[in-house]
Amino acid sequence: MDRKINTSKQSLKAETSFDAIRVMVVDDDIICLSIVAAMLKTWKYQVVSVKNAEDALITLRTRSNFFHLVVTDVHMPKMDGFEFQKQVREEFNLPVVMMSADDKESSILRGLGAGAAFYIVKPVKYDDLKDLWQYALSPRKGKSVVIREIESSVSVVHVEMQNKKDSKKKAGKKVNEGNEQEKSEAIVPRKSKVVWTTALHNDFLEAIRKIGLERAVPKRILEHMNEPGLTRENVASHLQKYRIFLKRVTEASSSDGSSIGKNIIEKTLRSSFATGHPSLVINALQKRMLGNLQITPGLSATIFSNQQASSSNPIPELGYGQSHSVDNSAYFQQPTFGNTSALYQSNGGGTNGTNPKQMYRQETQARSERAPDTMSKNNFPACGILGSNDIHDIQNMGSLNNSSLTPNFNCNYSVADQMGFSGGEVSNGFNGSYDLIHENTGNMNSGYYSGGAYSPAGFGRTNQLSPRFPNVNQQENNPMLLSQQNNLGNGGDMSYLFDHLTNNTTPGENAFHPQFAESDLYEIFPNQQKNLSYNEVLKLLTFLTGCT
DNA sequence: TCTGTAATAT
DNA sequence: CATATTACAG
Repeated sequence: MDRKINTSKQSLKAETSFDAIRVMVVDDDIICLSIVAAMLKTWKYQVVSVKNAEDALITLRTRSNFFHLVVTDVHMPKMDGFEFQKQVREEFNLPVVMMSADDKESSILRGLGAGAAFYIVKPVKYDDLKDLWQYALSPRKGKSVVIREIESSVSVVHVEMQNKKDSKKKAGKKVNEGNEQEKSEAIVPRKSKVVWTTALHNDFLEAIRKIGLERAVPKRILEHMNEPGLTRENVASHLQKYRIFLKRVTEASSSDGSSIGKNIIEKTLRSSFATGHPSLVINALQKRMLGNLQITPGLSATIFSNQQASSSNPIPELGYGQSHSVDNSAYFQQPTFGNTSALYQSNGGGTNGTNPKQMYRQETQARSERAPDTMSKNNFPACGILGSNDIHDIQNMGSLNNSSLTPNFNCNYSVADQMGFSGGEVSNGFNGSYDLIHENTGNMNSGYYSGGAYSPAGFGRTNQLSPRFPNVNQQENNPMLLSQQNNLGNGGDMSYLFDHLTNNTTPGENAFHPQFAESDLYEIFPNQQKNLSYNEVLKLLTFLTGCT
């Protein structure tokens, strides 16, 4: 189907070793996992095997820019391939190849329709994997892929947009663009679209936190973000969006409990800024329950604390998901790996680049090499660990009301929260042991991670995260996540919470309880006896969305 | 030159 | 349609 043989590609590939292509294989069936991994290895891919989707996500978060492609089984116990694929796409924008014994056309179409780059019917045949690199690298339709090596065997993929869309109806203005484009087919830039992945957005927020919201202007944010290839315009755009988001939340908060308010909240929650990050909700709830939140009833106060970046410095945060409809791999772009970068304005910021976040571009621009500066950043850029007392400061969002708005709520959050980074208690679903089959040896390597310490085979140990809510529980046995308990299907955690909220038409007292069972709360907050009232939840959501 | 905002484009 | 890019005024 999708495998049009492109000879030029083939030859290119032949010259290019796959060892630069890092593939994650996910399958609950160890046998299958081993086999596929072995096959891939034979094809010279770099392979990391993971036994289940949950651990796979953990690993991806740990090494967000490490993998080029994910290959996953469809039928898996907890999180199936579809859900996993969706998550991977939204969070990492990585192409996902699905494998399944299910050869029904409907299933295949579902997989591809859901955004899978390719669908392999099991049993996986050796040759099936040979050309996997194409999916790893190419955003398929209408684009050509050029692989070029760069020092240190890191291959960089250059994706050139060849699709000259025939006509733009009303576009009229720019005449000379076409010329430019044709002229400089090789390297030169076309405007590419930055995809604000979770990771990138986290950096954005982290930058704002460091700078302080009032001072957070595009240029400064950009400098702090230290992202190769990112332009001030990109940041400005994102900032604009972010402010609008905050504004919405403010509005929502002012219409406390009314149906209108709920609508706004709904909209806000569904915006990409608040999409799909489980622990986000949980954490907020935790905070709330722990009494950390100080939300004034009228929501007239607050903002971020702009304190030192102590380990517990909170930051406003939001779950940030992708959006955009996706037609399979067409949507996936090659991340800028390693020390590549494409930076127009290299002026202000120092170089960086060892660890580009997941920033994808629709098309690649010229990429120059960049001196990797010390591994100043790791993969958990914004992991301010929240203690239980981080929420305090109230300050004005000066720059925010530059126009009209004066958001006011407590914003305290760690970016990491939403990522499930927070370690044990929050990322419960991810906690546990994992097994990796290291591709080189074929051996199983087992490990254990908890509380954020995680050292997958094949990588060095990654960051250590201290527990976020020390007083909640540090035990090994973490409480079940609400989301788990309730088997949130495709709706996602946000929708879960949201549904509970919106289904509740009685703003009064404890109307919220029925939807939000006490037992649930106890699970999350073993030490809490309190329940959330509807209004509290509203405020919480306000906080949540505003800060997260 | 930069920022914030609105208009466009995808 | 949501979001990214571009244009533009201050």
